[in-house]
Amino acid sequence: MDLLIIEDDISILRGLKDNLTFEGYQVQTIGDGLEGLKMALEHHFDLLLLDLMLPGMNGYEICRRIKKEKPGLPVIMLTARGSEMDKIAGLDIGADDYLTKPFSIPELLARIRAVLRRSKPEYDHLAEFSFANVKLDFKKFQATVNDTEIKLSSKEFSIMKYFIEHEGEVVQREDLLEAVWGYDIMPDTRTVDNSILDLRKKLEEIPSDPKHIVSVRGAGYKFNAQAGN
Amino acid sequence: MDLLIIEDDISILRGLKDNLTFEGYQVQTIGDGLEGLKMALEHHFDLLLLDLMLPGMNGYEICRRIKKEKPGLPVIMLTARGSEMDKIAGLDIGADDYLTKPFSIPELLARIRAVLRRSKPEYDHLAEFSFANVKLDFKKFQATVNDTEIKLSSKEFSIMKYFIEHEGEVVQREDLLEAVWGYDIMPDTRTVDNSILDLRKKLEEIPSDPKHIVSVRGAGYKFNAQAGN
DNA sequence: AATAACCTTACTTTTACCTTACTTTTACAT
DNA sequence: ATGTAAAAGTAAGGTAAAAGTAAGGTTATT
Repeated sequence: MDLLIIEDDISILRGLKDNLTFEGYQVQTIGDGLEGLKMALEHHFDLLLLDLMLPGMNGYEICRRIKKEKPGLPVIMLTARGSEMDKIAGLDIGADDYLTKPFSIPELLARIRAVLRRSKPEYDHLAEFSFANVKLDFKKFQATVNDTEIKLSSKEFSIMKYFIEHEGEVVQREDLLEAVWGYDIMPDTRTVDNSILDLRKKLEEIPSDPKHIVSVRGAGYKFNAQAGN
Repeated sequence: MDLLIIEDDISILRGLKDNLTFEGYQVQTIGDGLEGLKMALEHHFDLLLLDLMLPGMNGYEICRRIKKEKPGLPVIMLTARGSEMDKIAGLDIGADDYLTKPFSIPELLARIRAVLRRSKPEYDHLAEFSFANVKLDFKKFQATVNDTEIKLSSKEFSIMKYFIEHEGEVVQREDLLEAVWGYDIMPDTRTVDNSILDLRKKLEEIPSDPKHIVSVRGAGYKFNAQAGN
């Protein structure tokens, strides 16, 4: 997840960047409003943390412009208590959330997670997926094979989600480890293989001769919604 | 639409009532804070207009109590400029919107419409909900199991409301924290689990083998109106 | 003062899943 | 072809993480 922070107060900036980096976010920072706007528009970010009082261009104007050019980019405003708040509350500047200084890091993190969670309609595309006699519902965490319910663990759902997002492509074990397990690299164990084994047992007609979750020797695995290839 | 105005300044009150009545709202008014609170709690209203400075009990306290007992009732605060504003903005009193005096009637009307629009859907849909032998009345904050009244706390109602709005879907602990507790994040305690425990004790036939409020390991909880799935 | 609501802490139970170890298959070099 | 090394398949047991649960403490409410 790539975050951009536009904030001119060095000490706040430092604290924010350290904490967010520690949480695993990729963080870019910039102190000037106009340059910040440019950067936000020209590069990809998943979230923007935006101070209201800035040199160059104020946060209010930046937010307005962002929402006009890149409505999909979520923005969290950082404001001082009191009168600044009014503007934000009173005027419809389109920010997704805001925090009043001083704020606690846990609260900031919670709001970031919440905003990111909300701004994910891709999740909805994937709410349901079917192949062969298998039906997967990622919202309900429900799976059926031939209309009979099958229990999949949340990790197994997670793997299937990744497969579906990369349907037809070869995905390396390492990709799966990163996407499903996080970066906690487990060197060279059969963890992934075992999960695949379980999935095949549950979803394939003949687990030992899989038609959809096939392995590509020397490379990884490949998911095909249609049997064949 | 029934509105309640709690405001002690007679001239303001008169103006408000006339204008709102003219717009087609049913308007009740009351000048004392404590009595206003009582009235708001004991009768049905769709919206509360609440002055901050009041005899009997100040608006801040009233709002807090309302939001605790009747979280679904929208509140618009009326405040004087300046320092009063800070309190509202700074403290999390849970008001849905606020206006600073003097305000224009068109603005007031716009904000009333906006607040009603926002708060309408769930409030009405969810007036009542039944599943198994459980009946929940979110307007009266009443719950019965096998037609026997059961006491649910407002937090518990709030959780059930969220569950019902997301029936069948897996909701993460964090979703619940955000929706029910707000962002006063409690890092990683068993608060949510304990609330679930309490709910199951009250609503499930066999609390240790829940049929409706089920947990999804590694993901969160899921509410099913029908047992099974 | 008593009651209730609620959060935390700490302990117990459950189970998903990770590791280990062994077997089978495949690619390819001889 | 055929041997062999690497890759993938597979089973099973131990374990740590997640959920269940109870009890105590704090604060608000009567």
